[in-house]
Parts: sequence; structure tokens; C-alpha cells
Amino acid sequence: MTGTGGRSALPTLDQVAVLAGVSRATVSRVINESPRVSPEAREAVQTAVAQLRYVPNRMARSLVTRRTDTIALVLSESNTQIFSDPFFASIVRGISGSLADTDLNLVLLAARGKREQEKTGRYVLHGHVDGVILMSLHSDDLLPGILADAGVPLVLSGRPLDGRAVSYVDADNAGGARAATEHLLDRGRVRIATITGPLDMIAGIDRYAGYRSAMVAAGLDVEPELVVQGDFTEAGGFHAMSDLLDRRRDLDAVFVASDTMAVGALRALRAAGRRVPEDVAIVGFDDAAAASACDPPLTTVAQPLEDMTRLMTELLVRQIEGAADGIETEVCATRLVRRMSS
Amino acid sequence: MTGTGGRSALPTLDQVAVLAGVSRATVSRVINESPRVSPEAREAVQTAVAQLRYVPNRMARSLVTRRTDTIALVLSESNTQIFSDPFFASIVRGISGSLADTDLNLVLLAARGKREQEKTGRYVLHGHVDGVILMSLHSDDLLPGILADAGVPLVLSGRPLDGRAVSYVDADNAGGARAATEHLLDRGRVRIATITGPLDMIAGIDRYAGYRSAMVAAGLDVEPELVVQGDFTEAGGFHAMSDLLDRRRDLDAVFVASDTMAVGALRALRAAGRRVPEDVAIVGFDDAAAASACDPPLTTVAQPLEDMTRLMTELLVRQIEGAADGIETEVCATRLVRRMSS
DNA sequence: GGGGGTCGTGGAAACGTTTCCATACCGCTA
DNA sequence: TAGCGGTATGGAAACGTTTCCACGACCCCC
Repeated sequence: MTGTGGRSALPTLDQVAVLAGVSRATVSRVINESPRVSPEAREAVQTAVAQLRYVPNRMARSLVTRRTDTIALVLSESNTQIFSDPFFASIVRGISGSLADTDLNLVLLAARGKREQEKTGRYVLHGHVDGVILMSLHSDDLLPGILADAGVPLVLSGRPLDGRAVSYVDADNAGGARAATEHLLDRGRVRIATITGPLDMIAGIDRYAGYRSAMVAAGLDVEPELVVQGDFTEAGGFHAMSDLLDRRRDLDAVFVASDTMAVGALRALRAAGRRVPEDVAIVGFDDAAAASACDPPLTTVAQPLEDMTRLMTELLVRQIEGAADGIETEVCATRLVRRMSS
Repeated sequence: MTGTGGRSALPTLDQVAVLAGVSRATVSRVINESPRVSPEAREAVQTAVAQLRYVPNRMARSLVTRRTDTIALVLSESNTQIFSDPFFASIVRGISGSLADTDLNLVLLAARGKREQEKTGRYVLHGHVDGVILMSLHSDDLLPGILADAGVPLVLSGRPLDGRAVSYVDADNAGGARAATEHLLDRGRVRIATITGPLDMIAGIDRYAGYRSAMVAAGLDVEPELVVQGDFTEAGGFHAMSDLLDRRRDLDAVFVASDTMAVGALRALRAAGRRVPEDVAIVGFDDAAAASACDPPLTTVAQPLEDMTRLMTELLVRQIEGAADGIETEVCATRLVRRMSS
């Protein structure tokens, strides 16, 4: 009857206590590394724990401590396309990195569509996690509202679209885009197009605004013909660039709001027989791995991802521990990385 | 003192009971939709619940029911590259789809590196989830062992590398690869190369084996020169194809073990001035979105992803409910999708 | 040699549910 | 009218922890 791998009768604190010849309270103290316990008792408990293969029941613990030691990274998107974004992978890596030597766990929750957003909201409200980092990208998202109203510790990745008062960490998207565009201007380019991100995402909006402000500051018109909206995918970048080339044969530079799109744009340029950077200079955004790998290597705007993810977890932990004094927001400076494409 | 969004004093069952003028037990029955409760009592409880904005505490519930109503999809990888795989996105979408109208929640756990694998193992063993679907791709993974030994309900996505006795769902990778290769043979191709996946992943191994068996059955040698190992990325496919073209100028077809790589290979072929399919025919694997979008559209091997994800959740739920009779495995047939590239 | 301090320990109350069991009440039939 | 099966309800015991509190042992110093 043994060896079936059944998890029917997990050992409890009591059993450990009996085996070690001490009380439940003492076992609990050993488990939680309280200093108030004699070496002998500690020793006895530890061997008993090992012998029984005791693992604390987190539910019971959470019930009394009111903490789960888990935080959620919620991806609120209408489709699952976000997964293919290398930017997202970096965020996940960064966050789990900064959690590595805490005893906090990270879970990912994917909420696409209204139904799943509600389900995810319920999950969080039910107390499964202590706090949430929310990547909410589009304007019609229910979750920021649900979670903020419920008073769940919450940090947004990216400035909220609706100006809601909530903690967030963001890159200086507008500043980075402005710097990228100014860089192209410095290189003597004058007919500078842009491939924007989706304009219902804050990153899309802010990067476009940065481009505009640099153009206006340089006394140049932003002609509608020079602006085409992309979707942060490589195929989207390809099509957008092809469109631009059809519209304006004379453009001499393009600021692309993400590296992924820029790679597609690069392909379109090559297909059209334009040389980069001689005929058309190009600057991307994100400093993704692809940016340095492609041909020619891409000038791009780097975000301090490591800082940003660290800040997100710090802000969140402070909220969870009740040490946060109100809303905190951080906007991180970006950095232009010059390579061969401009 | 209100309106601070504090979650300090959440309402409990007792408070609902008092407000509704019934006992805790009755409230619990209403919450859990037991039929044994009078319409009046039900009504009273429901208004009380609404008025207090009562949300059950899942920890307390889990403590007694010993269920969390949560399952985990664990991504055990050495890097986070897996996120960029569209195959993975489809799996996530499929699983959360089949869970949509159950009251099961899905969490994603990313475990890259030994340290995070152990942390994830602990998380599961602590009882945070009822069961696990594990995408473990490389041979040095600790998690299948940890979880299987602990008797946690477990389903693997993909046949285990070490032949361990554990439930899994997989596509017939070898069969699909064989069919793809036979298709190329049927088209009269004879110098058929292959770009394999990583050969420490089961999908890589099995697809390569399928290619070999088709070649051998056709009485053809599998020359080492015709085989190059890829890594399931587009850049990898590009390089692998370039290598192949350097080695053997006379090859007339290539079976590529994933569509993502095939897209890269297609680029390499174009760069080398080879026409597809006239000079070189190409077949991919996965039927990813990119396969139908690229130029020319890619002949590929489709996996019944929807069936597979449904089976994974079914197998897992059966295990969780104790209705599973031992190990169950499912191998799903693949289907050749003919397009223009062959 | 007694009083105050520390320190290790155990008892027991909480945490918020579910669920078993007993009870009270209802309308029947015999 | 007594008895009976059925149904809605409430009381209370679990579930496995943490943590407050009290208690005794010990040491040190006056």
C-alpha cells in the first residue's frame, strides 16, 4: 500500500514535535529560525524534520500570518502575443532575479480577454498573493481598476494610461524617442519618418510624442505621410516600412518604436534596395538582443531594465510591508546606443 | 479613516452570518451552492454578502478542503528564450482556454537554472497548487524527479527524456517528421538535408529520428554533411541553412524541425539566390502563424495543439481527483499541411 | 542567600473555513 | 394522535500553523 506516491498523509508539526520530544511551539520556532531555542532542541527538531520529510503547510501558515510570500506578475493583454516580445522575457528574468535571494515566490498570471481578467482579479482578491506587478498594456483593461480599488499592493510596469493614482515604474519613453530623433537630425537627416507602436499603449504614445517634440523643436513639420502605426511585431515593422517607402520615396531616416519592428523594417529596406545607413538611417528602441545581432547592427534606445525590475519589486515589497508612504513612481532614464544603422 | 484602500479588516463568514441572521454553516452552504438551504435564507445571505463585499478566504478554505483549485504550468528552462517560442504561447492559450469554464486557476512558474528549479519545487511541495503541467525541455532538469517523487499530480508536456514513468501528452514527432521527409521524397527530392532541434530535447531527438527513418526506408544514406543542429530560433535556422549550403551546394530539399527555424532558413536560401521550391524544397514543423505568413508559404507539420492541451488538463484533473488509474500517456497524430514551399 | 533578570519552553488561543452530527420542525400516513 | 421520513438549520470539531502568555530554571549581583 506504500510507494504509490500518494500524498495522503503528510506529516504535521505535531508529529515532528512528538518525535523530537518537544512542543509544537518549539518546532515552529525552529522552522522559522527564531533565535530563542536551545541548540539541543534545534538539533532534535531538525533530525525529526529530516526523518519525517516534513514540509510546512503554507495554507495553515498563511491563515495566521496573513501572508502568502507570493507576488504575481500579471500580463493583461487581449491576445497572447506579448509572450513573443523579448522585452517581456527580460522583465520576467529581471523580476525573478531580484526575488532570487528573498523568500518571495513569483507567479505569472495571463489574463487575456474580459473573462480571464475577471478570473485573475478574483484570484488575487481571494488572497493568493501579497501583491501584484501589472503589465497592462491597452486602454480597455479592467484589472488596474479592480486591483487598485481593492487596495491590493500594486505596481504598474509602465505609466497608467488614465492617469490613475497608482505606483508605477516606467522608462523615459518620450525622452528616449526624442534623443533618438535628435540623433538622426544631428546626422543631417531631414525627412525622418516614424513607425509608432500601437497608439493605445502608453509606450506607443510616449515614443511617438518624443519623436514629434524633437521634430517640432528642430522646426520641422511632422507630415502625416511620415507617420505609420505599427504593432510591435516584426511583420508589422516590415509592412509599415513598405508603406512608408511607397508613400515617400525621398525619406532619409526612420525612427522605429521597437527593435522587433526595426528588424522587419530593415528587411523591407533591403527588399526595396535601400542601403542602411547610406540611403536611410534607422534607429530602434529597446536594445533587444536582435538589435546587435542584425545586419547592420541597430542603433537603438536602451532602457535600464535591470534597474526597472529592481525598482518594481522594491516598490511592491515596500507596499506589502506597509512601509510605503503613498504612491511612488519612478521614471528611468534611457540611453542611446549607437551602432551602424545610423 | 476609510477610503484608504486598506485591506486590513476583510469581512469574515461570521460577520455575514450575523448580518443575515443565520449561522456560519448556512452561509457556507450558500457560498458553496449547496441545495440544502431555503430560498429565504439564501436570499438573506446573498444580500449580506453583497453588502459587506464578502470574499471567501481561500487559505482557510484550502486548509480544510486540502485543495487550492490552482494548477501550475511550469516552464523549466535554462534560459528564458522559451517565451519567444510561439509554440509556448499556444500552449498557454490552450490550457487557459480549457480551464476557462472550470473554477480552476492557472499560474505560470518560470524556473530557469538549478536555484529557481529548487525554489519552484518547494513552492509546489508547500501545497500552493493541486497539480502541475511541466514543460521540461532539457535533459538536466531536476523538476520532473522532484515532483514525481513527491507524488504531486503531474503531467508532462512532451515525452520524458529519461523514460521515467510519468503521465505525458506528446505529439507524434517522429511520425510527423517521417511524413514530412517522405513528402519530400515523393516530390522526387533525393539530397534531403535536415536542420534538427537541440538534441537534448525530446522534440529535437524524435524529429531527427523520424527524418532518419524515412531516409533509411527509402534506401538513402543519412550523410553527416546533410545534418546540422539548430536551436529552434530564427537566427539559428539562418545560420544552419547557410552552413548546409556551404557544405553541399547540390542539396535539393531540407526538413527543418521548427517553423521558426524554417523562416530563418528561408532567408538564408533567398540570400544565397536559391529559389524555393524550384531549387530547394523546404518543410517545417509546428504550423506556426509564421508558416502561412512567410513567402513562400511553408509546408509544415501541424500538431493538434488544442487536443493536446485539452488532454493535458484532463489527465491532470483526473489525477487530482484521484480518478486516474496509474500512468496515462497520449501521443497525438500530426498532420502534414501542404503549401508552396515544397 | 534572596531578588531580579534572562532564556528556553509548553499551553492554549487564535486565523476563517468546511462538514459532521444532532436537533427542530414540517406534513404525512397508520 | 402517535409515529415517521425528510429537510432546513445551528453547534462544534476539525484543518495546521503562529504567537501570546505564563512558568520554571538558571545566573548574577548585591
